[in-house]
Amino acid sequence: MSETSIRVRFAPSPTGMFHVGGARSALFNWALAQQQTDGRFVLRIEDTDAARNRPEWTDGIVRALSWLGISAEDPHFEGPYFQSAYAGKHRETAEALYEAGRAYYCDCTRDAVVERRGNEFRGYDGFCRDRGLEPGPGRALRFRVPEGGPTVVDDRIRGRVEFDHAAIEDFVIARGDGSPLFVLANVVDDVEMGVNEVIRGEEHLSNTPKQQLLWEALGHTPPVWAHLPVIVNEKRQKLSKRRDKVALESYQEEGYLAEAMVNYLMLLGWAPGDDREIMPWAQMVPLFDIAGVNSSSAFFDEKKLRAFNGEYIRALSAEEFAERCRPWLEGPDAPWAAEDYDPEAFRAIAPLAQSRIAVLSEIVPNVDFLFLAEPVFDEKSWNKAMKPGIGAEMLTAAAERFADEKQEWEAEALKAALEEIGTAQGLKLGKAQAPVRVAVTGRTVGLPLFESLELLGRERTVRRLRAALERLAADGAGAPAE
RNA sequence: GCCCCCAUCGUCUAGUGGCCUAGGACGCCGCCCUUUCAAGGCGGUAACGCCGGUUCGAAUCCGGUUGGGGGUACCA
Repeated sequence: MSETSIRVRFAPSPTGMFHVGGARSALFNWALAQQQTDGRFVLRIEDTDAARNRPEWTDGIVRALSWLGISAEDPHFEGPYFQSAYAGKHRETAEALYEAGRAYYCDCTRDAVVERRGNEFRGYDGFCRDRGLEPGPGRALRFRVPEGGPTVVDDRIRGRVEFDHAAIEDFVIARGDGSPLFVLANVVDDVEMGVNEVIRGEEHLSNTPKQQLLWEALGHTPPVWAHLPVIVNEKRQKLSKRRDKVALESYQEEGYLAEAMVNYLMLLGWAPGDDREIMPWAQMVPLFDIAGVNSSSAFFDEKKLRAFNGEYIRALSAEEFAERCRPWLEGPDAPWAAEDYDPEAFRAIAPLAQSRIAVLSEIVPNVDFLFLAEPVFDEKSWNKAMKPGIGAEMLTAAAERFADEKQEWEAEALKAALEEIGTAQGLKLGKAQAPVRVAVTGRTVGLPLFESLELLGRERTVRRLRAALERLAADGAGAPAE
């Protein structure tokens, strides 16, 4: 058996988005290439449209793949190649097909075809098949689909798929201006690059017989095909850039780890066989089997992705976790001033946050109270915690106790102190800590309180307790007592 | 309309004629742990679309049906 030479193609896009479906295709291809010592993963940028030819768009593709672990650092990676560089070969091939009688020129407009066919468009009618038109401006080149028999596509995921030639119109392979179409350029490039395996989305299944016909007309053996089921949204429709969150970059920005994304994507349509799901890439590669991929469409379930991401985050070492959080803490989007950020304090509190966040960006609301001059008050939290008879009483007692230099400033001691204050008010610790938590961090939920206070320090803690008390007094002045 | 694909818990899947009283994971619910929230532990909820065959036996094979989806460009 020959070595796998698979090709992955991406069209550059002005939005710069890299679709998660494309990511999954790339990953499946990558796994297959890595399975074999000389397996090639050929990246081709399909930029035939002059309008699509912008280097920065290509960078986005390369960067996205690289994030997933697919890059030239690995010897299986080849490219990127640019389709536009092969335009000459495409035209040559188109002409050769015409010379050989496998294609003919056609000057029909779509309207003319529709008119001939009575009402609506149902494919080209073969009007120019035998008119013997010479090449000329405005004349498209159509492939002459053989009359008899079906073309059988042997798909590694779906098995035999038959397409009757009667149902395949004589498709255009070069435009009136001579420029080649995707269907032709693709085949020519694949022949040129020695591609013998093509794994792509199901949306390409219907033009596969056309491409296979082209391969044969060119005197080559078609590659082995595999058409992946589409990835769908909750409404079971193909993920669309307009409606759905499909950009790999947006997941990256939210703080999904590449490892988790890769793991999740690999499991969309495929399973290792045992009951394991969380599995590093290196272990998946030898197990991956394209024939074992499910043929039905798969829903992209962000909830499950989140769960995977949480697992991966928790598996990180403390140092690694802190390191991975840096972009959200030290980047331009951090809500505090750079000089107020204290990496030392973050390192101390990070382990407490690690099991509490599922995506990295969530680190910010968990630790912002440490770096902001004032906590960000969540109104609901405030109203819930500052109930009459609890709020002011707890805050007053805590402020007084904490301000006392005799109060040891250490988590355990602070806990004991607050517990004592709570008991005096007839409150369990769970209730007693709430007003303090909200006064200091702004929210009812968050990191363990006493460690947080220890890190915040006596001065800032007491100041916040008093500030909350003042606000309470101001709010309560006009409010009816219950 | 025409061509093609698909069909197991809400979701991702295991399952390739008996091991299935259908397994795992996410989600959801409950309990435990607990300073809030997580994490963790324990338990629970929930599926073979339908109708016919084939067979001693069908989630697994065949036909039909219904329902989804993809494609139908001088786009890629």
